[in-house]
Amino acid sequence: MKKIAGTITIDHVAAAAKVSTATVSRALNRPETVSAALKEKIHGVIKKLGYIPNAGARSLMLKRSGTIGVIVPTLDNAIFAQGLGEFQRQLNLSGHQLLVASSNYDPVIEATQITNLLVRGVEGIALFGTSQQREALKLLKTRGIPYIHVGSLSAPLQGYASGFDNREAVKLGVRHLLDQGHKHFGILTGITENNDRAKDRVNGVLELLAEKKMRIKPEVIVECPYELQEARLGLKKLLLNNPKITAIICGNDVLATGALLEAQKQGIKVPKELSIVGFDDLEISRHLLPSLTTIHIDAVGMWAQAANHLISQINGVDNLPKKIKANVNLVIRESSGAAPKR
Amino acid sequence: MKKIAGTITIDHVAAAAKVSTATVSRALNRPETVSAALKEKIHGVIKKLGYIPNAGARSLMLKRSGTIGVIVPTLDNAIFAQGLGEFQRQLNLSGHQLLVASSNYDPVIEATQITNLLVRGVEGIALFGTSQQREALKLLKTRGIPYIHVGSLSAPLQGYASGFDNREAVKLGVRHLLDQGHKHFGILTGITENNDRAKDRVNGVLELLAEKKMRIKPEVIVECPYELQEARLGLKKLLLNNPKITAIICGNDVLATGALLEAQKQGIKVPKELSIVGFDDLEISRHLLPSLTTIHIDAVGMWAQAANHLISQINGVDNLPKKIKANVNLVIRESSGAAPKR
DNA sequence: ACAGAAAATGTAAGCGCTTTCATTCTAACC
DNA sequence: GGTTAGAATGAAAGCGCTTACATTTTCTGT
Repeated sequence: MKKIAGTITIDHVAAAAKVSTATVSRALNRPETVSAALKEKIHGVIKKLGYIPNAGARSLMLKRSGTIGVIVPTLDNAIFAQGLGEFQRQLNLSGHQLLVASSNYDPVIEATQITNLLVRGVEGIALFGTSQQREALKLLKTRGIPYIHVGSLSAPLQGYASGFDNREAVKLGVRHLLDQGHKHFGILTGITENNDRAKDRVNGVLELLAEKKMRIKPEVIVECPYELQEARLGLKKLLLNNPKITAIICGNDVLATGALLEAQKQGIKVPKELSIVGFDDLEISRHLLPSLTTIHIDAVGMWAQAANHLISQINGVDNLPKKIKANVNLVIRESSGAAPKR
Repeated sequence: MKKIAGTITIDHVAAAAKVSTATVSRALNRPETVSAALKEKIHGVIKKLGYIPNAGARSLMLKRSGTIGVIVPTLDNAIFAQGLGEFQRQLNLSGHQLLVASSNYDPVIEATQITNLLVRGVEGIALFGTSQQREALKLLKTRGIPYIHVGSLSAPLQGYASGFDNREAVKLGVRHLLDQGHKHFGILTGITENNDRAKDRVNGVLELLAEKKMRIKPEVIVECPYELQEARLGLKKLLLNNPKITAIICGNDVLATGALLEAQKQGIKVPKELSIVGFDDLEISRHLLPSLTTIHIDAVGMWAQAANHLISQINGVDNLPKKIKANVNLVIRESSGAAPKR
């Protein structure tokens, strides 16, 4: 019974209220089983002593930590920040706390982060995309830790997913461009290595164009990090090597914004001379001048669904859907138009 | 509820390796005290069994959880997302995990989030700004939980702070505008309630203008949430009621971007007819056309310092500085220029 | 008023881990 | 060979909490 000065435990509360620790615990967790008088007294003492329970000890008994982990590639992209905000909101609603980790698009880091989260006793994990190491996913499977892929639909190992088909989604934009008579395309994509979403989007474009019997030269595909500066460089490179391009399909709105700004800087008229379509529909996209034609993703809904699915998994709900499709639709704005006549 | 049969504890490892739990624990935490042969054996078993230690139980003994909490107003602003990324990176370097909570600019929510974090056993907390309830801060003080204010310098209760003087910082922009001959100013600010940074920035502007004997009518100050759409509305309102305004000082770059875009939409030439200065220097600011004149904040450095200070506090380092000043400087770009001749 | 049921409370056994202290083993010295 | 310091290992006591089970108190109905 040695006590460190300062840390107030349930024992102190029990002593001060002249009851057993069991009663204090019950007053806190199952109030209906404790008499009103005692409850009041105990809460009084708790308040007076400033008692704060120790979640670690609690979860040791309960075998539930009340925390859920998420691993995103980076926080530095509005689309993740926005999604995470919603994810957290949903989690808080059910009394869970969020542990955030980021992988910087590196599956190795992601694997160690998964372990970190497990050490911390998370009850479930949301993973972005599907580019995780199989090993790491199997670890989760083996231990029976609920998890869900977000942002993609093709979950490996028969896992759950809340997202959409990136390959099909991007075709919405391409089709639109095709309809406008464009024949020469450029693709500005994010780094595709370890990024299934980026890969799928590029493949979607290629697939549809192949279907239309249009050839795409490899030099018309430029990869760059999701940064405005890089996107501008990317566009420059694209246009320099392929002057005939009249339409650019971008891997996301960050890239599209960069491309748009660079085009304007160079005095290229958008959409008169060059059409640009993005992906994600960030808040800024509708406000740019010209506003950005893009694929709108219901990111908020997608993350909300992911949160709820994860909570259901944790609660042992049966027959959960394997795939939850998020809404995706083309938003035609001002950055795309008819292909210029030559 | 549902019990996972296969929770592998240190006991299982000990049994499988035919050693005591004490030895397993030592092999993990103080490897130099265990013979090479046993160490190897133990690690083999750990790997084979897929043992993952339970941080909750561990921190119960150690009285250290290895987690640090942070409460930001929202994740939905690039300036926080970027800062948090850096904060997390620093924390990971010292083996800490980050618990993220957000307050939505509400001190009441923030107070409950502080309690949440405490329950979770965080060893330290980073708080954004200084608008917390005194009660909540006192709670931290009383319990001896290290914490630090980020983004402001005037920490209450003699707390620590990593940030800068918002009041002075904004004057950099105002002075620049004054130098350019502007006489009629508009202020587009974020919601100032419960936001000391926003308040300080407005007050900074007013202070400097008062010094220069310039009067500011209240209707020339418009408050709006940090969103592009709102900023556009705000600018509209500002200009409609005060047609003489030639320069707009914005509470941050989101607002400034919105203002810029709205001005352009309305055919107002920036900076020819209207100068705009922002605050924060987001990535996009330098890329906009015209690029944004703004106050650059070293957000990365600020958060890195906050992380290290917090870790030092936790480690009981003495004589820590009360205030860590982050670098702040005016970046003159294209959105500001000479006041139009009338 | 009294047995018996129901409600309220207490007792004590761990949850998985670290660490003190005691014990055993190893190696070094005379 | 016999000590003995020093290193390696084990036994066991909790850390703060919840809960099954035991015990006490209160409430029923007759």
